[in-house]
Amino acid sequence: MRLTHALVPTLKEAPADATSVSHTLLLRAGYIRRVGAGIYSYLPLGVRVLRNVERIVREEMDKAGALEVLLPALLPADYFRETGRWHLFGDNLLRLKDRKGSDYHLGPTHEEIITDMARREVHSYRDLPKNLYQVQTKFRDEPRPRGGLLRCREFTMKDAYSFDVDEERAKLSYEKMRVAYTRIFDRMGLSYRMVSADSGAMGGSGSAEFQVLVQSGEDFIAACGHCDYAANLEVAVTAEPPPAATQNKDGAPEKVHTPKAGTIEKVSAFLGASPDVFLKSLIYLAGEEVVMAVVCGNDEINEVKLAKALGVGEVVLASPDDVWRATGAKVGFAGPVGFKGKLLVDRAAKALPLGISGANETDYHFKNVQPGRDFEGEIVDIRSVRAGDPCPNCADGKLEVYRGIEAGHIFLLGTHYSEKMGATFLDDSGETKPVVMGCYGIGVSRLVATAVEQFNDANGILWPASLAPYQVAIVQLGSEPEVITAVAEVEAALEARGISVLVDDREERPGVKFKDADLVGIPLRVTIGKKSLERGGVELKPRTETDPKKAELVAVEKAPQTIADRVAALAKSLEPK
RNA sequence: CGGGGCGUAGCGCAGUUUGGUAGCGCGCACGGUUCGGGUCCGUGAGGUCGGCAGUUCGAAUCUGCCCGCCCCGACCA
Repeated sequence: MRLTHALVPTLKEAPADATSVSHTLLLRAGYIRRVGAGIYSYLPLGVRVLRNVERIVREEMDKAGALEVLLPALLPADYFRETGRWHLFGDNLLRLKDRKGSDYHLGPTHEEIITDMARREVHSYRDLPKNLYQVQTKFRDEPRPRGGLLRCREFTMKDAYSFDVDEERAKLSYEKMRVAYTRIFDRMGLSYRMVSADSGAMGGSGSAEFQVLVQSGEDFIAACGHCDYAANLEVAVTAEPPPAATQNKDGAPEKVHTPKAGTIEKVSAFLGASPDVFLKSLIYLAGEEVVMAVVCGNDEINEVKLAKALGVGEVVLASPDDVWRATGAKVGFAGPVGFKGKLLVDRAAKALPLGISGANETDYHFKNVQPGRDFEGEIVDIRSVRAGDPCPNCADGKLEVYRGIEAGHIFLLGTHYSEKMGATFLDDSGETKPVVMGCYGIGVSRLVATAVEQFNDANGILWPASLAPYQVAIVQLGSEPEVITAVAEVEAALEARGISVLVDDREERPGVKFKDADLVGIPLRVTIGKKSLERGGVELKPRTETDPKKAELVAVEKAPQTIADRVAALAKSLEPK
């Protein structure tokens, strides 16, 4: 492809609304353009990268025995009504009405529709197992789209659904997908971890996220540096803390006046005490019930864990009014001593010998508060793990905390959908049973942005070879006949070998061409100009090499083979183990 | 949905406080110049100042309503 015939509108300046690296670079390098909030068009380069992601995903899904289908994006409301998700999804569902006033929506995910396919077409254990997948545009009315392609309202997703005769076989299907997913992420060269995650409202028996490790990620994950333990911070746990060092049987809490000191920071400064001896006490609403959750002053309450400990779907931090009603004090002076409602105490806070807490009286705190002596509560794990915490899985490991972007998620669903929708089969003894399901998602368009988040430098994108829109970029410098001839020769020879080439044949100054080549990020750059030819050929430089002097000089006649070898080597480096 | 900010040429911005009929840089077109890391000079095209209504002799500027976008938070099978 010649740049003079292509559409690669690069920008010197980033549009003001771009914040994330991938958003900025994909806009500047001419891959995408914004159409609305969370809605993007793909320019020719963007489509080529998207197709590369799709190709890798399809190849690995096919290899794993999954069958590609295509379900509609426009859906009648009936299916989601069957499972209750017409209401559960709330405002995230993009709803519409047809001319007759019937309810429709655009599909945010397709468990119902695929389960409908299963109940129509699968009747016998002989039809199982099956794994059906699709690559399709999904729609979610995100309350806050952000980060360009990272969180969109319209996006491309690969979703797969497995159907098995029982839990045990379903786990085999799940395991196959796990392997396929590792191959997919390996082939894109991404650094990622598979982490255990909150299965949320899906109610499944297991789930794992594939988190790409980048500093700009929205998610936090904790991973052991010693073993393979890794979990989303929402569910990450640490080893049991040692029991309390001293048990001071005597003494009693001592009330101290702490005027206007409603934060741990202020009280600790006021009393000259370290925050880690504080009993941080927060009031939550779990449905109708008011509860107090107590953790160490340095710890953060993990609301997912708290909700689980309480057996509710979610907890909400109480309003100042609720806090006043529950404790009789302003926010900042709540404490477990004398609290009459339900009390949950983190096991690390329980281990504190003597702590400082609010006195449930505005402007007062208690010193010398001892868990177990001065208050009783349910002992639970409700704190978020921190970097340096001991690994729950191995003796020597310490947990590190990373940021990640969720690029894939696999679930064991069980019979949640099949039972609600009557997707059953007859087993080998003639008994009717619900099919056991799993579902497996990959954010295809999100991966385009995620790859840029991981592979970029100050000058632009550095695509992994498997995703690059073209395999080779030829920068033509000057328009002397011998230059034009050499460019055409190399271009034709590479294309004859099946290598995709983008030739910058514009009448631009060299600096402009080099800048754009770096921005666009094609992994191999071939520079051909009068000077290179005088020196004996063409210059070959990987995008990862930032020093132009380190380019390799190759004779024109040898260039196609040498370049083809380099392309092959780059591809090989991304082969999964 | 709560809090904050923004909307002026394709992009980045100034002008709004104090009302007088719109400007800069990049990009684009043309001419010249330059030519291995975003040359330099000149000429030119390009704007319903987000929309509607109002105040006024006169509105990008003041008032009201609406729309859109971004950020923080809540939310995110």
